[in-house]
Amino acid sequence: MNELRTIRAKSGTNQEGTSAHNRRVIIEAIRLNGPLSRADLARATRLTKQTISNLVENLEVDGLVASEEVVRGGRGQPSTPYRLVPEGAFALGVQIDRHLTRLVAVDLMGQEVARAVANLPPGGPVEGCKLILRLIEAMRADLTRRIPESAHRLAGLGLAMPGPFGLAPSDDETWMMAEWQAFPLVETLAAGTGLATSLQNDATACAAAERMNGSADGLDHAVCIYFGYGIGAGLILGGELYTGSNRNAGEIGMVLFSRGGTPSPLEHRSSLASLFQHLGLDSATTEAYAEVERRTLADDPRILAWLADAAADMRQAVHMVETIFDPQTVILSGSAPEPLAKRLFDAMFPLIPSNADRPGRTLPRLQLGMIGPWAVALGAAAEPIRRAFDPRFSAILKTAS
Amino acid sequence: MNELRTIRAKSGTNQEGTSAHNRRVIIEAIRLNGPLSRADLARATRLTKQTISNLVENLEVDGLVASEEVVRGGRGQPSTPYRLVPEGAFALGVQIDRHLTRLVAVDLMGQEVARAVANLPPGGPVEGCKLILRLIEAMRADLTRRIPESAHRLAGLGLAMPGPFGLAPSDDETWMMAEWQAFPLVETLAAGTGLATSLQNDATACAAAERMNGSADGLDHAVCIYFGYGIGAGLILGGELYTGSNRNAGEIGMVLFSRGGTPSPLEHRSSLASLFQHLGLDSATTEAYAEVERRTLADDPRILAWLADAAADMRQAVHMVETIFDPQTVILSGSAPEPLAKRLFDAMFPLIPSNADRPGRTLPRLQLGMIGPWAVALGAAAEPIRRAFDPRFSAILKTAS
DNA sequence: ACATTTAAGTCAAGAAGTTTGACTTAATAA
DNA sequence: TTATTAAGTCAAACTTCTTGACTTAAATGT
Repeated sequence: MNELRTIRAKSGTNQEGTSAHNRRVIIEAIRLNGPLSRADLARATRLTKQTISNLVENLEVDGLVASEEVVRGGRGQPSTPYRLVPEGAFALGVQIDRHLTRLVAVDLMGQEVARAVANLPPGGPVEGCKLILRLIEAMRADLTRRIPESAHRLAGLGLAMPGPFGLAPSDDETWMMAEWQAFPLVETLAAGTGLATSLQNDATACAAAERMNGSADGLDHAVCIYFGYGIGAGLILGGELYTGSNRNAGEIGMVLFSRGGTPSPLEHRSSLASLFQHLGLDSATTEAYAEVERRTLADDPRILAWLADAAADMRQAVHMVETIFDPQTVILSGSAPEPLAKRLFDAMFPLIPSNADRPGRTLPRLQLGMIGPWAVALGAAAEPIRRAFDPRFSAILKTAS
Repeated sequence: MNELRTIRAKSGTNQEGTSAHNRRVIIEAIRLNGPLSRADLARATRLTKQTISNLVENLEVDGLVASEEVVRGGRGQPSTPYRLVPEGAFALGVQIDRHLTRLVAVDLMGQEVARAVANLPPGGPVEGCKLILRLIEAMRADLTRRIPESAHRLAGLGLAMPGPFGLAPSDDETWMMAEWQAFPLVETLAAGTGLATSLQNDATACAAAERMNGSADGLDHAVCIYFGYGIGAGLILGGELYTGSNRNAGEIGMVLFSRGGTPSPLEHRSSLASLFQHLGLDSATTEAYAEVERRTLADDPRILAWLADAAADMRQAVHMVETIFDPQTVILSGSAPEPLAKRLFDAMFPLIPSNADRPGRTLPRLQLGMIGPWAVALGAAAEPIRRAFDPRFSAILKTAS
């Protein structure tokens, strides 16, 4: 049996995996419920008081949790709630868009602690990565100055850019990031920063942001429709972000829709790109964004006409993801100008009846999530935090030999 | 902190969870790779030889694995491969369809060891459950006679019936199982059999069958399109069956398609129901099924016409699930007559270009899976086996207090 | 006031399970 | 015949969770 055949198998686990899981469970419980006492944690996690005491002590030593004032009010010894320490961990997030890049740093709670934005230089990903590395260095230096311990507490670097990933070079002229797609982005930035680096598409990043701080906090099943230059869906399935076999899951922008005519991809019908085209604006300029915001607030009739069509397609998109994913809720988020997103959201009602119209549902079928230019970068930054601190199957398994 | 507020938290784990996971990992590794030696298992699972030895010994005592002849041929001491023992566990699966019910028993390897079929009596689920319980009793008695140890080795009972579940009573007259939907099926059959009982829709059951023995064996990301009286998708996402927040995920039959006309649900356009209607056959009779098979083999022009339209919609459905789920492969399976399914499959090529056309892919984009009337029942039976023996996140967590 | 009850949290020993390193066994290769 | 390689075992050590008794401290009831 010692031939070179590869054996497909999952990794086993041991006591360290047990402990790692239990630590993560405690952190998640406090994140979701607010400060909890050791007794609360023992009940909620089904672990013993003693185990919780040991783990909480470790977490406190590691600077991830801290005790609050004791709470009196019931019978018995008063309890000591523990809260998360925001400065317990930090992460960086980088959004790479067509013409610019945004960089944010967040803490363990997902709160933004620094931001930066810059235009991407000509010269493609080689020059772009140099710029991004310079921005990261500057931000790390600034953070170290303001929060010295942050230097040792960086959980990782999250990247987000438009998908889909890994396809053969396309002839679609709207696709302007082919160079970036072919570039070894993760490897370059991981090597340049020394940080654990991961890459997602912008819709997935948006879902990560909603899960950390937004409308999807604590939900196990949610679809986050990202409305930006393109359109996609970030998927929270079974409590975790789902990205498919090649990180291209949720690319609903490429689904063919055919409301009364020849089928065409959803994002040719309903996206900022489609609106720019409808208005004859040059999407290569950042002014187009501000122009759309102005005209929206001015009730430009051409925008209203586009809105009616786009809303019809979006209604169908919501119906589709509800039917296919059976989520607890659907969240509309994105990087569109906020007034436009709000009008689109309003114009989507009434929704098409679907399986989601069930007796006894508590969450709205569709809700508005994080909107605005920083949503993707914040989500990119949220991902390393969740990866490092959330209970996950893969966190239990043995990794190194 | 002792108020009655519910605290949301995942369960912690302990050494028993560790061991349970490692046992499952070993079983899955042998299932996927065939017989493996302890040394193979140690390398594949990253556990130590000693740990594997202990676990394998336990599994052998439990009658789940058995050693084979030693293998010579390389240097060093010859290895002793271990295989799964089919008689190590059994499970029952029940398909509840509109007019009849099918019951199968499978072993640890997913092989069928018994089957039964009966028409459902008038009187709705109350009478139907009585019949099903009688069938189950008879099959258990028969199994006990043939394989005495099976009585103590029943992992559970899997049920499958058409979805969607839990909706308000509908006015859709094609929907004939409203009574069954409203009935406490799982509770009744669990109480009547004393077995761990679970319920899925027929498409999910089909995916379970493909995963146990079919085209999806060992795949982490696959979509199984179930073509039967209705149409749905069974989802294998991240290595596990995904059923959504209310077991209604994958109901692609209810997605609105609008190829050149008013939008209508996919299953009104492409399903056995639509074919029966197209042919003017009474779907309430089991003869309709045989009639379709006959006419298909005779190249009935009305079937050929329907096939062309249905194939066009199915192409679009494949495009949709590829784009949304980014699976490794899509499997067409179902309970249609085999000649019809094969012709539909052939008529779906060429597929619509999609994100799945990536350089270097190894699996076909679309393949034919288990076809025929027993696919759903087999999948229903496969589920308790996987639930009891596959590595899963939830299997690690503490359950009882 | 004071005893009782209730609940939070700690202590120390024990139990469950994996790891370690040395050792044994048994085959092929030189 | 010897060296090498690899499978598998043994016993002790290690990590982590559990158990049950105990301590602490507050609210409640008489």
